[in-house]
Amino acid sequence: MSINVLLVEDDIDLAATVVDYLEIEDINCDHAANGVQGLSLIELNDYHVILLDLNLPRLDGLSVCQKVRESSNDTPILMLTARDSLKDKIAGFNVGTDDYLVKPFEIEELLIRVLALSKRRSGQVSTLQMGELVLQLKTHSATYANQAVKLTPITCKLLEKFMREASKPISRKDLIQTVWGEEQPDSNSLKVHIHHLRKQLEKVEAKLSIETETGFGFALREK
Amino acid sequence: MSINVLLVEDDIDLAATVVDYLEIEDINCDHAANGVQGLSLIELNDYHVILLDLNLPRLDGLSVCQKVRESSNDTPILMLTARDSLKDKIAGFNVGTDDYLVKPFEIEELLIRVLALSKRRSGQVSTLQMGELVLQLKTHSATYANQAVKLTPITCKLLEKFMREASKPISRKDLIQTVWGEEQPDSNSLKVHIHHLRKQLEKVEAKLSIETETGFGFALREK
DNA sequence: GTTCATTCTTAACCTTCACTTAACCAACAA
DNA sequence: TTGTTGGTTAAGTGAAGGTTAAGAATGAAC
Repeated sequence: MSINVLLVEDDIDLAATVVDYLEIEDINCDHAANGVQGLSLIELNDYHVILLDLNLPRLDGLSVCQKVRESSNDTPILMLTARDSLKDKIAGFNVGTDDYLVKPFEIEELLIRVLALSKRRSGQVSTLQMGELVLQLKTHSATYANQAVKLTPITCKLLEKFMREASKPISRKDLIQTVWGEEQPDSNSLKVHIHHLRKQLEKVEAKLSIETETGFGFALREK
Repeated sequence: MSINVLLVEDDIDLAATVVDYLEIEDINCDHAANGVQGLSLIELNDYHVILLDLNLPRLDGLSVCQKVRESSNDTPILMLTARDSLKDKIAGFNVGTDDYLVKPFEIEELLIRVLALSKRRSGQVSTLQMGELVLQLKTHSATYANQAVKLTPITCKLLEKFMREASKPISRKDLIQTVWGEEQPDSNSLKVHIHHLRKQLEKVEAKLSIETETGFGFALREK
């Protein structure tokens, strides 16, 4: 299976060079010339790696990256930047960049980074399964024994975390971290969402339930 | 919680510089001067990131990396290399490197890469073991011969202390200190919790028991 | 812009559970 | 006997967790 990447870059000449070079290496490379177009392509397709210029018309790279992560898409992102300041790089990593490259870069350099990043998430699965419960990551939808399980963005993130840790207890702190990241709500939001998720599992009479580990957190287990 | 990294590097001057700089940033940095020593430290401790020189006495960086991955340890590894050839880098990524840096590098550069890699770190498991009893620290859960042992926050702390001291007697004072810290309860709480923990060990018919050292404290021992 | 639906946060209230406490036993030594 | 040390049990309390509903925020449809 060949690698599929997206390049978001407004310099048309540079873009053409990159696209051509990657094609030679049997890497398919789509191209978007601005941030907005980039985002819609990312929503539409499933890329292995996203190459993102920092300075973009319409929507800058950092914002694009932020929006991608907000939609709980964890495709590896390689930031391309003309600047070389520590501040920019740290800002990049804070919004969820995986790596960066300072322009002008050697095209071979780009190649190995793309190869490395595409491998990193190669263990990526688009569906998670536990008994009869199936979570489709791409479409944010879940089914139990072929009945739909209704998920909101937050309950979906929770369910994903639970299924990735399969039966293991997860601390409240971890759960809050995976749902909200840094900006955490002040109050008892988590327990409300856990409650919603439990309700949905009950509704389909799932043989799975979210058990409480008092004083620690929760675990999704077979009954 | 501060970051804990290991630097495997034979150039003592460089090593000292790196260690000092990282300490300033509140990152604890252990140092090994050759590959063999590096490997044993990796086995012994739980690092967030490993910084690995490519040219090392006794066992080169690539081999160290390979061995680490073979022992299914997925700590992020940052390769430090004097060479800049595409071949070396690809070789690095093939044996499981996560990133690399070409010498001479800016120390700030190293810092942001360490920060980025430490974030990426996947759920490392730290477990304590004694006979068939296994305590999973991250999930606050224990099993004996694969049966779950039910733990409350306090019995979990007690069990952790007992297993860390493996068979050694621990004074009441020590136990109370590890569970409650400064604000200690007035009464006989400790013996109640010890009792609960004993009950749980009995329930799974563990070949371990908490023995009383009269006038001193307790010890967890094989029967 | 307004309206509507959906989702998230917040807060109030209720329930459950772990922890503390204290009382009572058992073993043993003085 | 009595005092000391440790073990067992159970009740009460407070904190942690569960439930519900109202209102704020968001975003799509018009």
